[in-house]
Amino acid sequence: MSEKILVAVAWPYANGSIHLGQVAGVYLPADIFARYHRIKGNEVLMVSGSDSHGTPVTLTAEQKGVTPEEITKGFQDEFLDNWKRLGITFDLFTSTHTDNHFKVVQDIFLDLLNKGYIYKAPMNQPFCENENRFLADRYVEGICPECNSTGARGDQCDNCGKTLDPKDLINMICRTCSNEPIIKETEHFFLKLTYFESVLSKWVEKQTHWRPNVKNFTQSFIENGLNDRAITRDIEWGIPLPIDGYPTKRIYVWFEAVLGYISASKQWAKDRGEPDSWIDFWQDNKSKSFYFMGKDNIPFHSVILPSILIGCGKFNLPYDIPANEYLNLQGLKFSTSRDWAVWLPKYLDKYSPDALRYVLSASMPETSDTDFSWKEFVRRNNDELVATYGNLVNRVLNIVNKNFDSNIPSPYKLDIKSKDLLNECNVAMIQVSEHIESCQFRLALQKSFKLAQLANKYLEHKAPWKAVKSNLEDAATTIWVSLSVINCLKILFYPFLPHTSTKLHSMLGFEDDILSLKWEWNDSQLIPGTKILFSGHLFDKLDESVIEDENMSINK
RNA sequence: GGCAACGUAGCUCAGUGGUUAGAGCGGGCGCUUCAUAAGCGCUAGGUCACAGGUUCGAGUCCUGUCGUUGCCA
Repeated sequence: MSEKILVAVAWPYANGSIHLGQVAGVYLPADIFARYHRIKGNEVLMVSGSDSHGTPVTLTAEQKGVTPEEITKGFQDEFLDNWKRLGITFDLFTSTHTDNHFKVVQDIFLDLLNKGYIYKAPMNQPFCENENRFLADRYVEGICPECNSTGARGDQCDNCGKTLDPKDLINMICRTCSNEPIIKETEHFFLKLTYFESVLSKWVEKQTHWRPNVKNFTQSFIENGLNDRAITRDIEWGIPLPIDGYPTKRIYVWFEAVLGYISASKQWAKDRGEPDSWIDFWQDNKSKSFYFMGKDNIPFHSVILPSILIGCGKFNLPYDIPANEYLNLQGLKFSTSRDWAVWLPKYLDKYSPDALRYVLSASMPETSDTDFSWKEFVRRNNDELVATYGNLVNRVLNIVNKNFDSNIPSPYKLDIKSKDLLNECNVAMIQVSEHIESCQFRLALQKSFKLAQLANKYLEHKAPWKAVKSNLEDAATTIWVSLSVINCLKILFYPFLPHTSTKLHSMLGFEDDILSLKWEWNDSQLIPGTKILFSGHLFDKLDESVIEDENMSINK
């Protein structure tokens, strides 16, 4: 029976390129999950988009002397191009700067305001009298009260890493005009998180299928006490309030960005000409939603978004929040500001998408931080992907070409080893399926890989390259079994290596779309006599010089 | 300073109180040569950071110490 699966993916800030840490922790696991459910025949809606608002975007725009629109448009185009090349298959990747999103957010704001879950209260903020505006945390700087270094921002000191409150900065100045701001009272709207505390707590308690890190983090976050949080700011870039009298205020990003999942779902439904079809994914209690993100985003999805959804009263709460830990780069955390990163567009210009998908899947930070290094990348590509899987396909297809006139041979009597191996395919289909459904992607990949190793062992034992000279029927059987296993590997690896599996699908003589196979395998899918279209290696081996070259470029 | 997480083979990482702690890669020895010098077998390599404690039994639970990292003040 077909299920409805919402795959909600964290929204990247539209002020910089995507790096490999984000791919490994967010976009790749989401895509593997979505592809698996699609090929299984479930109805999937996978949405995300650029987070267009927020101070990082306005700051970048001001530094470059362009408008926020120009910045976000440029990165939106780059993201879309990157998803296409890496094979990240969003049903819709939109942005938060659309009329549709504005309306969805404003409607929800009004709904919560009318119900009393949003209220108005005064608060103190830095204000620049010279520019006549309130200053966001990142717009002020001064001397850090902790380490006395200059240039500390209102939210954080880059030198000692401490998070700060703007009012504690010594000799605070406005970053754009260098005047000394005053602290001035202003009115803001607050989300009444305190109201949701007990209902959230009970809900989280019941989520036994959540990852321990996500559940523990959320529980201690709630136990430490929730505070009502201001959801408006005195800024120009962002979504205006849907009520009269506050023309200079905007809805703050952390309130509106998480609602992008709803607005994107509505937009997707509208675009396909069935404007109500999004409701199935949000209000039908048989549908399930999965939210993919890095660990820094957990409270926004396990506390704040659920509070808003409960307040609205009609939406499904997240079913699972498979947040990942971090992928580090050669021992150190990825850092955009220090340019310690491997950027996705640069990667895609030089190397293959499936090589990256394999390496990052194999070292996905599911349970703890993991490490990416170019040495490890080349090693996994050459010693695992090429040597075990690529070479298996290559050696079998070579034998078919040379000895069977490029046709799939007919099997004769299956011996016990052959039957065992074919049975392992069935086992793998079930195991990999279970692991992906429970978001254990690394384990799923390992199980698939194990089958490729078993196939290599089988070939070694059967030695069809000898049998073709002495016992052609046995050689034909061995090759037919091997091709059947490769046909199984094609399906198992599809969520992880879609480009490769698609290529392999046509190499094995299929003319239909690989998705039409469903997540089903049996040994009668290959028809003896079908022409094999051997079109070269599945994967390219990388030269060791890649390691040094790439290390030079990140250490520059 | 407070809180939390982590510390397992040369490397990257699994490990649910229960045989003799595992995998992949790398190392050593051998076999094979259809294949992208790929494949297969065998093998070496661990005081599970350290010290206590609970338990019939601890890599796993508790306390402390050291180290690494993150979050918060």
